[in-house]
Amino acid sequence: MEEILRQQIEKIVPLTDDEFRLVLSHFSVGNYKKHQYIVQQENPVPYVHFVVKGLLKSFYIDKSGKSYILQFAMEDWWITDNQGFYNNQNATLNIDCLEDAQTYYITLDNREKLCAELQKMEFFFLQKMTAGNIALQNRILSLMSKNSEERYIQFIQLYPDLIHRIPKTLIASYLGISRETLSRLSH
Amino acid sequence: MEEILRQQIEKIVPLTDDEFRLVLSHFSVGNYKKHQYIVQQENPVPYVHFVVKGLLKSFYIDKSGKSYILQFAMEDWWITDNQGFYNNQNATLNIDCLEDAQTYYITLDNREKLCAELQKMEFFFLQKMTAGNIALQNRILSLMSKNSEERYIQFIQLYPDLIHRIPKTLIASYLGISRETLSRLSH
DNA sequence: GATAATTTGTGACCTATATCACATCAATGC
DNA sequence: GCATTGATGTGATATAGGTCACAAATTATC
Repeated sequence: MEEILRQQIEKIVPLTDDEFRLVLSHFSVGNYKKHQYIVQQENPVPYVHFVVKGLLKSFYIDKSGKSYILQFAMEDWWITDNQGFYNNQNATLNIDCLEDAQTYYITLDNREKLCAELQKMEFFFLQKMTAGNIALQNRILSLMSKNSEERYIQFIQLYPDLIHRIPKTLIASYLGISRETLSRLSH
Repeated sequence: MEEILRQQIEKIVPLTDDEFRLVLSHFSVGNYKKHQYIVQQENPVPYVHFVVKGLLKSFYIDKSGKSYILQFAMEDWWITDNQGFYNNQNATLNIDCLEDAQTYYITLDNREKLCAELQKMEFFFLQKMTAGNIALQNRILSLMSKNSEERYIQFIQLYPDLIHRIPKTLIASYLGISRETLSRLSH
């Protein structure tokens, strides 16, 4: 399990065994059941999670009760409510498990300590955040410039693994279309 | 002019005069005319720009020729094509000036050198990137959960300064709606 | 200051997608 | 193994917003 985290980091910065032990010592391990919430709207957001097993989603619920999926996270992905976590605010998002899951999670304090002790980790987080930015910008352009079918096709190309693990209903919610419309596309 | 950059950085990390001189030595100054392109689709993206004067926009043009505005940038904002700049790829976006503009710009190499020489600048860039992520996620949720009118009202609240500097046509393009629809909302 | 270019408003019409309503089928929990 | 809950498909209908077309008003440019 640790290996997934190590490989994820080493894709960007090489680590000695000692360094990786140091990294690991700042994380904790969490086990969660399908349907379990790990972040809830209006509550604090103490951790970022690195998923080593399972599948989660983050989503926003508007006043009328409709929900919109911001992100899925499976093995080798990071997930949290950024706004809550980085600004020490209460969550505007929910995160729950679509499958039983295991994560390595870290507090903001520990992340800062880790970066202070091991400079290259700050570079790692910066690289990750940058890649995240690029992905989000592309998603915005996709929402603005593509129709439902094009967005669905793009989703399949980007995340072929997810298609078989996630009900269409949720994919629709991620793409910003109704489940009926997605159903009518599906062939 | 330098002061704008210094204040921008010092909102996040304090700097001595010497440190700021070091920072500044890694930037160059650019002056651009209204309508001038500083990044063009299919071309390299050598710089990130920090705007000290004027107003720019970044936008994507799809195959059918329609254009979609990803970002405006006025004084105290950063702008580039992230994908091109950070991955050393050719631009997928265009950036041009809506008004005569002046920027401090920096290459990726210089940014990395600067971070190596002055650790706290890496923290600064990480904070900026994080704030950017949060803003982008909110924009995605806004595109998915709000209708045209709600998005327009939100834009006015978020960027009251921009309303008077930017034609409605362009605001429509930023919001992902047609200029006619925005016109019909406007009162 | 005249000419050109851009921006804005508005009508008529069209279409992609949402919504509502059922029916079926699959999965999950006790 | 039965009962509940969730997933999917599909028809009928409604609607927000797009597109096209033109005119008026405003702003740039030489």
